Amino acid sequence: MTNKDSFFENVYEVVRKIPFGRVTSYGAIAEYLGTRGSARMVGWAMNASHNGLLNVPAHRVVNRAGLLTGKHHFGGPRVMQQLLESEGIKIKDDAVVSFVSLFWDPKKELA
DNA sequence: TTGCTGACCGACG
DNA sequence: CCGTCGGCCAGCA
Repeated sequence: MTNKDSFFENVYEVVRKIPFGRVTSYGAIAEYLGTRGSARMVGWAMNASHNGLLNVPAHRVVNRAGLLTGKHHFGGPRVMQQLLESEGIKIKDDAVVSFVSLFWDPKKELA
């Protein structure tokens, strides 16, 4: 909020606020930002988060179906799953188990 | 500058 | 059930 009000910074900010052991979806973040249609940009922002200096737990962000769609972008298809499992989140068939229960809605929790 | 692409989502046929 | 299309924004050739 101080600097760089770019879309990316906005996304990072929300993603960083995701509690431990929780997950959210691209669409939810986009919707929270007021750009429901730009869910793609959320994923794109995650791609930029690869810069290395950002504390963005992108592994907590999955698609609407709870599928680990971006697992390949973590440097390996297993990294994302392992990270989630290390937080107590169970993964089955590349999907988050009890996704609905673990789902963290920014526009609901942050509102 | 134009145009394509991208870790999505929802709607339509 | 499955394929296709539109929409949104930003980065890159």
